Amino acid sequence: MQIVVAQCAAWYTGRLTAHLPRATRLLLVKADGSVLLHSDGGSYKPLNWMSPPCLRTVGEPSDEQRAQGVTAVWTVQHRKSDDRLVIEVYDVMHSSTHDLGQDPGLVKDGVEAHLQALLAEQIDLLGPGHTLVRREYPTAIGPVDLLARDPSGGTVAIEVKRRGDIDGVEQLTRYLDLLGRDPHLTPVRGVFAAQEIKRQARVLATDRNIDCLLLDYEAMRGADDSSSRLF
Amino acid sequence: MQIVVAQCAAWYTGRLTAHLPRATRLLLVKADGSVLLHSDGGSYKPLNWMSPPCLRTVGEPSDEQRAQGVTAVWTVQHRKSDDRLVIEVYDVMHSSTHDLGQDPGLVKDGVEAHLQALLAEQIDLLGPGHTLVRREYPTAIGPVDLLARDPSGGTVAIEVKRRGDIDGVEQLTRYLDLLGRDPHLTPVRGVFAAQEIKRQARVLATDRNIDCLLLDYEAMRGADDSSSRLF
DNA sequence: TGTTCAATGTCGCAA
DNA sequence: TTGCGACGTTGAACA
Repeated sequence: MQIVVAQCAAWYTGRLTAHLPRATRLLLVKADGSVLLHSDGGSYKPLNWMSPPCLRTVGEPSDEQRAQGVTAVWTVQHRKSDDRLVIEVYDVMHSSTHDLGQDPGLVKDGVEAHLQALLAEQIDLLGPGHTLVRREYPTAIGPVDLLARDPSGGTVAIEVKRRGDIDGVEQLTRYLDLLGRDPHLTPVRGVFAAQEIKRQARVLATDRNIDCLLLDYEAMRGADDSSSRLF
Repeated sequence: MQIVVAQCAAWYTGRLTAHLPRATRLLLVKADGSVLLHSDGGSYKPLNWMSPPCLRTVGEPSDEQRAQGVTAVWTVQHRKSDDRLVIEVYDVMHSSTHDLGQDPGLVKDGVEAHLQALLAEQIDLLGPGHTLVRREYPTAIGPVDLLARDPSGGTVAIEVKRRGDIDGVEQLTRYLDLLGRDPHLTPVRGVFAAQEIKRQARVLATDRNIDCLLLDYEAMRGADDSSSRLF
């Protein structure tokens, strides 16, 4: 990895056209040739970048560029598209190269799949007497997250999200339309289950007679004895 | 901006729980206190990070940590949530600090707003005899991108997307339901316009009698004489 | 390899 | 501040 701190200006052309005026920034060149331009603020997203696979070539400035103070011109060309990033490098305040080696990568815990698994195990959170039919119940337009039966023998289709948004309600509505036509399943009821449900999603769900179920991840995880610490 | 290359291990708790095993990485501390952990590959997304506003405190390792080779422990705590990133720093290969100053920021060109503006100017792409009523036509559930009249006096509601997905069709459907109730506008027809339309979106649109219009951005831009180069 | 869907998404705009 | 949609989204799972 090459680390450079320098004044620079950049031009990107590809999905869009964008320009970065001259300023002091951090330029990173990773081992795979990808390049990131970072400012001293903002979030983790660079001001500009080129994703791998790509090739960086370092060229000499033109006479005009040299007169402006440009010391090098980097051209970073994507290998599979015509995306291109051109960087004019001016005064270099720092430059160093380091061998970082392979990274073991991130270990995650606590995503939507886990919520779905926990609710499948604790299906009575829907109310006493519910039983699980199956997870990922297949339909023509995609799998329903959870399918259950309520105590009266009716079917319950459950959409599980970490954050319940209006899109999720639309999705569940399409499933309900479809499942409601199957005489083996009717009557079919919908439950929209999420750690957090947006106001508009709740309004839309209520309007469509879909129940909302707020999931407490920590509590569900605590109730689940098989869910021991991963690290 | 502080630039550190060092062996490190990290733990994140917040929306999820994640761990990064010991390895050599680039650690960036920006002026606002935010921290990025980058490996020597992948895309622009760091392996782990903390977004501003946050506070980084540098602490001494415990005896046990010191025995393992830890030279410092960084705790990065978000100011508004309980998101926290803890980093054990081992051998430091490089460390330097630089003042980058304020960044003038990115200048963009070519996004959805531009597509919408171009189609507004070239509304006869819908067919001869169409006239624009207005852009961002307001309704109770949000603004319709473009509203036009066709030669027979009927209304056309147009949803403009860069990439036409099923969500956009759902959105347009909601607008059409609403607009269709206004006697001043009926009959109302829908047009789904995008640079690229996904197969499923096209199927859904056709099923709902919504026309699809594929937009050629370069051609539209070429036809527009006011659209000179910005830089 | 291509498609679909979630994301510690992030970012920008408008109400 | 919050809501909402786009993004050069990125990333992972699955067909």
